[in-house]
Order: sequence, then structure tokens, then C-alpha cells
Amino acid sequence: MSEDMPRDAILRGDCVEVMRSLPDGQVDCIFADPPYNLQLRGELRRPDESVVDGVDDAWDKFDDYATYDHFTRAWLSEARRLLHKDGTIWVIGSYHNVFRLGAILQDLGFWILNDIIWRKANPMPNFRGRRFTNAHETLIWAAREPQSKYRFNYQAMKTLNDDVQMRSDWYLPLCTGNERLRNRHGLKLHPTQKPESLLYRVLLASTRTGDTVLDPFCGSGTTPAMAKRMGRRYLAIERHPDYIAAAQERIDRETPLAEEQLAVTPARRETPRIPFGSFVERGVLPAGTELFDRARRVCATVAPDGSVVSGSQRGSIHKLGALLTNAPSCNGWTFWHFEREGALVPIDVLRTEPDPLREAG
Amino acid sequence: MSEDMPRDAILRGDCVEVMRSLPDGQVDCIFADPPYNLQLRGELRRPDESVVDGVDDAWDKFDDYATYDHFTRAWLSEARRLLHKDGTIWVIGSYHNVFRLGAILQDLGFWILNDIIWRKANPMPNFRGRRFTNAHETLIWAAREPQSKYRFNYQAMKTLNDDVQMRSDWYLPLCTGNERLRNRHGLKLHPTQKPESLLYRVLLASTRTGDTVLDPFCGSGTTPAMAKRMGRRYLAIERHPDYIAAAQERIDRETPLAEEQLAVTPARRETPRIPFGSFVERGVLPAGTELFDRARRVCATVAPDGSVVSGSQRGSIHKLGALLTNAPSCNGWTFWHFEREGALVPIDVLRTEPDPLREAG
DNA sequence: TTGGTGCCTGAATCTTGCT
DNA sequence: CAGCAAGATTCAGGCACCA
Repeated sequence: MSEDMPRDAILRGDCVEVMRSLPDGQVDCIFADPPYNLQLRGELRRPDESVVDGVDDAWDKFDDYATYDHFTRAWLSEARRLLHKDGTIWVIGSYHNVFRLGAILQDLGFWILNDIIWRKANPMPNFRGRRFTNAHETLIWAAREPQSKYRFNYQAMKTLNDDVQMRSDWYLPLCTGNERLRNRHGLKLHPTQKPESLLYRVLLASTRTGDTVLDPFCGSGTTPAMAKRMGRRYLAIERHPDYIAAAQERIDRETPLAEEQLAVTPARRETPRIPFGSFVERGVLPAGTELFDRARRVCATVAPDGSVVSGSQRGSIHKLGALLTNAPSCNGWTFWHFEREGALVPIDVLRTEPDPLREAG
Repeated sequence: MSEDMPRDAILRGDCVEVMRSLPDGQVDCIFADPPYNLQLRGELRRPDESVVDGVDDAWDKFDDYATYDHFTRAWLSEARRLLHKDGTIWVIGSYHNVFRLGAILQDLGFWILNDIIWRKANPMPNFRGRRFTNAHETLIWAAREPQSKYRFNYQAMKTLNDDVQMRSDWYLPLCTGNERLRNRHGLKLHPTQKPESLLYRVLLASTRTGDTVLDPFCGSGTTPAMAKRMGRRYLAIERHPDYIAAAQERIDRETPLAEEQLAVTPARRETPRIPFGSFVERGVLPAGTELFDRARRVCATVAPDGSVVSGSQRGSIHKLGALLTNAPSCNGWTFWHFEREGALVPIDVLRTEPDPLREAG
């Protein structure tokens, strides 16, 4: 371990300049959460007229894609120089920037190992109903070069995942509540603080105790805090003194776990939820199928979007069932039946029959 | 609809050349599943499928990416020209190529709307245990330009997903079993046949019946087959005669759903607009009727012309609601309530109740 | 203590159509 | 094309507060 490489410190300054002052090949793993270049335009309000506190910081603004690419190439080039030949890098982004990150990683000679989807348990909805809910972010995990003998703690990941291989899609909540750092006014300190559970999994998967982890965009300090907790060395770079102060306090509050405490605990399983529409789009109950109540008093037709239609009335299986029976509510799964081999079968049986979608975790 | 644009056909040839022969702006939606061809180890193929000879360690990876980028720019440029100004494109890929696809889409002026994660219900495990199970593919959904008034069937997607907004992560099975096309030896005909459920959701979300859908990489023909089944027009391009023959047979087996079976939950914007004044003039809510907000905090009186009055303030149901709550805007239909059998009912219910005037028509 | 209710908030590229 | 008005639009989780 060379003496000219600082460790367990937050270095203040522009990440490219600071990295230029550091020696080659001393870093085992990098986690980078660079600006996303969101290009937000106006103000956005929720249906209740409250205003969304969006990211409007100067550090997220770039003139155009070329400027963003130039910045990205600069810091990724230095990052690659600092990385040990067997080291890996994690980069997180959204559709605004992640395609540029990935292409430049490849151009610079990194070797992509996985793209990992962080599926957010509680994303912000799409308030205007103009797109799909943007419910995930993407992490790219790449080795310094194709020949890298990179570290992947396969068994730890499998154990963490109830003894089945960890997949490339991770279901984790946002950083909210007490975990979120706040200023003295109770407002969030940093607009994009990452959850500790995300960094926990990243570091558990791709580093060993004693490894050196670099975060060029330290922000609120989730990476160094989790590195310290998990017995890793860290090095973080940050420009803003306020973030540095808050991150340092946060790191100081951390106590490294004892070796035996680092043993993995299985993740909580997500309960599967099967929408009626999934049986329609997969052709199990195609559009046009007729449904009946148990006594064949009422009848409805399945529509392509999973709604059901009876005369001029349309709604979900639950809503239409309630409407047709003048009931305040109705469990459509047990109310509606379809014909199978001449008999009426409640549609609820579809949820209990063997079906790959039941593993929906 | 211009005469020089073929429809409901598979055109044989190189997709860039064939697209060059087609007119501008006649396509409503494109679905593209381009080849990856980024194998940097082992046998190397160019995008035109020819094998690169002399593959060894001296091969310059950058040249390979450059070749792929050149090919990608060529077909995406033509695709953009064929697209109607309000049209959208779907492109699917994995981490090998999707970052290049996304960056080039942005460079060409497309406007990304969502990146969608197809989470595979039954992915192939990672046999060597050296990475996370690669359990997803990424679709990019983009409008031709930022100004496009693109189609998104929000209500249909919400209905399909049990009345909650459809998220950007979709859980769907791979194409297997009877759905998978096989040759006479029982081997799969095409290596990357996409499941029908995926195209079903794509087309249901972003097209209307009668729209024209283009697939520049037709392959086994999932796109045209689903387009036909769903009452959309299609145009597909494919270079291999074997795939064309199999896809055409597959399309011929499809029967379009009847028009009434294709209807989905309509967006509010597309239902006939009913002015508030019509309820006043028909005596449903006669002038003088009192309206309240849900909590009875504010009160207004209906005027003969369909405006509402509160103290010295008068305006449309929307304008007055906004005024009285100091909000920038207000949906008067859901804000205002009237008394019916002692309870407060939103005036919006009037728009959903059967209308005696229209029933009489 | 516990359970129910209500409020707040999260990396957001978030309207359409008529005059 | 600008200006203006109509009107469409939210999910999950954490936490405070109260009964």
C-alpha cells in the first residue's frame, strides 16, 4: 500500500483535478453517482396542487450532450487510471444520462459485467399521466478491462437472496424518513441521497474487508459511511463544503461492524401481486372472453386492457361486479367465472395455478 | 394515406436500403429489435452478418464499436425520417448494445420518454457464478422529437395493472412452449423471438387501431403478427427468406379481433366534452343551486349561464375553484359538490350518469 | 401500548385545444 | 403563433398525532 495515497478521508475539490493528484492502480472499487443532466423545464405540481421539490441545482445543468460527454470522459478516464487492474466500477444513472455513461465506459475500455436495475419500492408517480411511472434507476457494473480478475462474492449474494442466484433487478426502497440527512430547517440536505441498502449490496457483492473504495461524487456520504461500517477503506471527493461537513459527521457516527456481524442476512421477500390484466395480455383469458357470475345472471366481456364490459358499462373486474349487483364493493376474483370444459370456474383459480408470474418478487 | 407506402407486408432486403425507398412521416410507431453483434471475444461478426476474419488479441475494440455505431446511426436516421412527427419508437437491447442505442437516439434528436425494464420471469441462470443473473432486457421508448404530441394510452395501461399506474419495470415470461416457432427438426427458428405479451403491451400502450407499425428487424414476425391481431396496420423488413416465410405463415394464421373487442378504457380527454352549462340549461342543476367543496369550506351559487358566483367573484367552475383556493388551477368537476339525498356528491358524477337527452337520440 | 388517520414527500425531462 | 382557458392528474412509506 503506497504512502502517497490518502485513505479514509474526504478530499475537497473538483473530482477530475483531485483524481489527477492520485497515484495509479491503488483503488479496488469505485462507486460513482454523477450528475444526471435531468433537463427539467417548468414547475411540476401534484394533483393536490403541492409543488414537487425537483433537482434544480447548478451542478446538474449542462449546455448540451457534448458538454456532458466531455465531462464524463474526463472523470471516467481518471477513474480508470486510479483503478487496480482487477478493480471494478459502479456507475448509477437514469435514462437521462445512463446511455451516455455506458457508451463512454465501453469506449474507454471498461468491460461491462452487468447492468443492474434498482427497482424503487416507492417511486414518485407520474402526476400528469403522460408516461409510465419512472420507477427505477440503472447501475452499470464494469471491470477495468476484459482481462480483469474481478471480485464477485457470488455465495454472499446467493445467501442474501434466499439461496437463489441474485438477479440483475433489485427491489429496494428510496432513502426516506430518519435515514435521510436534513438541515436545521428539516429540509433534505442533498437532493439525491442514495439508500444505505443499495450501497450495502454493492459493497458486499464486489469488495472484501480492507479494500479501498473511491467515490468521486461523495455528496451526503452514503458510500464512505457504508464502507466504514463494512470494514472497507474509503476515499471520497466532494466540492461543496456543506456536503463535506455533513458527510464527515455522518461517517464519524459510524462504528465498523465486527467481522462476524458482517454475515449476510436474507432480504425480505416481496409479496407477489398479479393484476387481472396480466392474464389478458398473456393470452390466458384473451380479449373477447365471456365472464359470468356463478349463477349466470350477469355476463361481461374481457377487453384488451383487462377491463370488463357489460352493455354500456365498463370497469375493472371489481368495479363492474359491484355496479351490476348494486353492491358497494365486490371481489371480482371470486365473483367472475369463465367456462372451462363446460363448467364455470372462478377466475381466482388462475392466481393459484402454476405460473411463472407468481414468483413476481 | 399516400399510395407509395406499402402496408401489411414484409419487405425483403437490407433495412436501411428498404427504408430509403419509403416516404417521409407515414409511420405511427416503430418497434425495433436490432442485432447485437458486439462479440469482442471469439467469432466476431459485422452488423451485416459477415464474419470478421483474423480475430486475435490485436483486434481494436474501438473499431468494432465504431462499426456498430455507424450501422445504428444509419438505420435510426432512416427510421426517424419515416416516423410521423408525433410518432414514437421502441428499441430493445441488452447491456451489450443498449447504451449505444440510447446515446445515438439522443444524438439524432429523439426524445426519450421512458426506459422500460423487461424483467424476465424465467431467465437463464448464470452458470459459472461469476456475475448476477442477467434477468432483464431494456426497452427505450422515445418520441420523434421533444415537441411530439405522442400517443400514450394511460388509462388502458392503468386498467391493465389493476388500476394503479403502470411502472417502468414489466414482469413477463420469455417466449417458450407452443408460442416459440420451430423448424422441422424441432429447433427454435429464431434465437431471440420476443414474447407476444411484450408486443401486446407495447402496442396497447402507444398505438391506436388503424395505426401503422413498422418493424425494421422483423425476424420471426412477432410485431406484425400482434399488429394484425390488434387491428393495427404493419410494415416489416427482413433480409432472410427463411424468416420471411415463417413470419408470413404466422401472420396468415392470425385473425384480427373484432372492433368492439379492441376497445380499451378511454382517456377522459377522448370522451365527448360536456359543458357544465348543459346541466344548468337542462334543469339538472338549475340556476340558484348551491355548490360546495368537499369540506364545505367554500360555497357558490350556479348562475343561469353556467358560471358560478361566490360573493363578488364569478367565473367558470374551474376559475372560481382556483380563485377561492388560491391555486393556480383547479378541476371544477371534482372540486365542486352538490347535495343529493343529504350527501355531497361531486358534480363530476353528472358526466358519467346516463343522459336522458342522448338516450332519446 | 396500539391502532387508525392524515400529512408529507420522493433524481420528474409530466397538457391540450381553441381563438 | 401567442395567449388564454379548460380540465386532467398520484403511490407507497414514514412519521406525527390522537383516541
